[in-house]
Amino acid sequence: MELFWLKGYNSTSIADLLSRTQLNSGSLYHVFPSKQDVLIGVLEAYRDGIEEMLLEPAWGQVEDPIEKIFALLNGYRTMIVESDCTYGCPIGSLALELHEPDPKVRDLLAENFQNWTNAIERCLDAAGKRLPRGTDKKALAQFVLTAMEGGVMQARTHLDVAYFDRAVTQLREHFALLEKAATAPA
Amino acid sequence: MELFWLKGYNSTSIADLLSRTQLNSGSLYHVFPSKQDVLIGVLEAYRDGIEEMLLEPAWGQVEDPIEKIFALLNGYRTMIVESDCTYGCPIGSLALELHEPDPKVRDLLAENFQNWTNAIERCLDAAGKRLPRGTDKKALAQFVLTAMEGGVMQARTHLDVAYFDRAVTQLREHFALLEKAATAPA
DNA sequence: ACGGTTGTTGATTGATCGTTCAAACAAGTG
DNA sequence: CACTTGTTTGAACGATCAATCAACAACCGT
Repeated sequence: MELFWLKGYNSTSIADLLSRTQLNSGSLYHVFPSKQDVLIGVLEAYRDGIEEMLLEPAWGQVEDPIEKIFALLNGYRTMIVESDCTYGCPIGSLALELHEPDPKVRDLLAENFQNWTNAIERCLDAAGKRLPRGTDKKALAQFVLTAMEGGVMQARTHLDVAYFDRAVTQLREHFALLEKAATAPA
Repeated sequence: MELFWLKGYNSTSIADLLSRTQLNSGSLYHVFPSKQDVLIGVLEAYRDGIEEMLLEPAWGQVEDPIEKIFALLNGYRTMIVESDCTYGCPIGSLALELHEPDPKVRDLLAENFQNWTNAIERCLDAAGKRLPRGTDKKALAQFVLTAMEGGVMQARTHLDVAYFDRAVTQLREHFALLEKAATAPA
């Protein structure tokens, strides 16, 4: 039921959902009081399923904490390619699409982002002394999300993964500089 | 006529446009064959007006090419604050909102991004030797856009400019590292 | 067998959307 | 003044949307 939000967004009609789910309008409205509650349900499922749905698949055998970050980004790359550059992070798309979101919806979007950056931050913590002392790991984790979302956006607009790849390359460069700065501090 | 796309997005109804512009449906359709052509008109105006509308206001007295970049980002910051974190780059919002855009529309979005990154790239060129030799300036310019769009997205989702500020801070850190690497090469 | 609860059905509703068009109007031209 | 040309008007249309609801089926304990 969650996957339908990937291809379409909030403007996917109820009728679309019905045909996809083989349901009738009445049944759907028996479970969800309104269309927005469907969205809330999906966002909650996303929030609670990030570990199994997103992180574990991407991190299969990767051990190095910093490589985990780029393995996750590579997972997005795969989705971009497989969707012919149509893919957009569902959370990011919704965040920009809904201009006056219900507080509950906005909170859920924020929670989804938070979970994501928290996962990155854990990687950064695990990287320990490879990063310079005093590094703001929370800010850096958010910066990774920033790079991902911006890269996805540009790749989709130009219909060219290379835009995403360049964003990742730049981020790698940033990490390389950080790691170098960590070894040669003063 | 262009400003209406800032507060609303593509899902602003024709009726909204009519009441805002004091026009009648007939008059509008006399000028624009369809709603999409209105969008195209706005995107073209954006594309052609980036210099006067965006760059010049932000760059008033700033001379330093790298500071120009951050002056531009600070312009976005102002808009975020003034709109109570409701602001979203119109191009970015549209890029993620339109899932199956008309080729013409998509091209215009891409052109708008291109103009923006080209302007940044000119700053990077002007920065000359302050950046390490061999720096991919095109990729770096796109990375600045990436940071901006991602920062805007997160600020809006969390309703907190601090998320944008942190993205900018991280980008500054990146530039600082690059400048340091430029002076101490081998 | 039966009343009660729960879940399902799909036609229907009213609102809103983008778009159209015949008629009215304005402005020139000879 | 008549006539042509171009613009404006706003009611109306069909499509589609989210949401409703009376009727109906399936299951339960008793």
